[in-house]
Amino acid sequence: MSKTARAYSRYSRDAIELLGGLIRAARKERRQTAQDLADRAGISRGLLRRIEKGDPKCGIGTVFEVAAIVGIKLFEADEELLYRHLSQTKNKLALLPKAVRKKSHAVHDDF
Amino acid sequence: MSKTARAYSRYSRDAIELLGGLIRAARKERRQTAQDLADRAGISRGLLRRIEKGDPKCGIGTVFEVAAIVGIKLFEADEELLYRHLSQTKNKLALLPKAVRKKSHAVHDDF
DNA sequence: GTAATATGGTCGATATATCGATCACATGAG
DNA sequence: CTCATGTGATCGATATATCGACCATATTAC
Repeated sequence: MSKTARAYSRYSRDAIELLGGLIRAARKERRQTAQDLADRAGISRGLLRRIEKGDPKCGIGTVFEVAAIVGIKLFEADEELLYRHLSQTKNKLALLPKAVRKKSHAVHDDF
Repeated sequence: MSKTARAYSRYSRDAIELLGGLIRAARKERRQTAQDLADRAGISRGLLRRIEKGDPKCGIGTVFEVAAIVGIKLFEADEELLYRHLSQTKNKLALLPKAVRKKSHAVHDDF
């Protein structure tokens, strides 16, 4: 009985499940065996199974890695775009305040 | 001495780092404190820091959850699209072979 | 059909992620 | 300037993810 089994929003759960499903579909289209893909990713078959099933407790690094191996790009189809976006984000962060101070009350959520 | 520190491709590392940066930027734009966001996500401030930094060893569930909280949608801007995509993927999986076998002869992969 | 093998699942052992407390420092509000 | 506070960082304790071996079943090639 741990305190709380962590709760995830429906959106997160579905997004992860979708990603897992895409991976599985991509793997099968490539006629690749679970063991083979797991080996390439440097993980166990059991872990790959959890990833394809959409288990939220898998490391994001392994999930992204497996996705990349079967050709699923999360952000951009084109790597150059990703890199550009990455540096843009870094620039943006440089401009934003380094520390955020409390407003008197709750955050005004959004537009 | 563990065997191998797991290796990640450049693409995966950058994609994760980008996601972390986006989260951090979004949080600051909302003028939200790290502690506050961590509380909302039900995680520690330390873990949030790792997420924003792009540490590949964070649970994909927590990362997606935090992203969702600050308004970053991974797949679709619209949730309905996500759900549709999800069921499409499930259908597709139903059609694909349930087990993948190796061909005995050389594969013509290609064209 | 039969034989080969891919998959789904479980279980202990072990590695590792996560927490909570704590500190020093930077930063922004007044 | 001054002071409250947000941030970066470390550390030991604990929870948990991951592995590897194994079994039963399903599925495909022949």
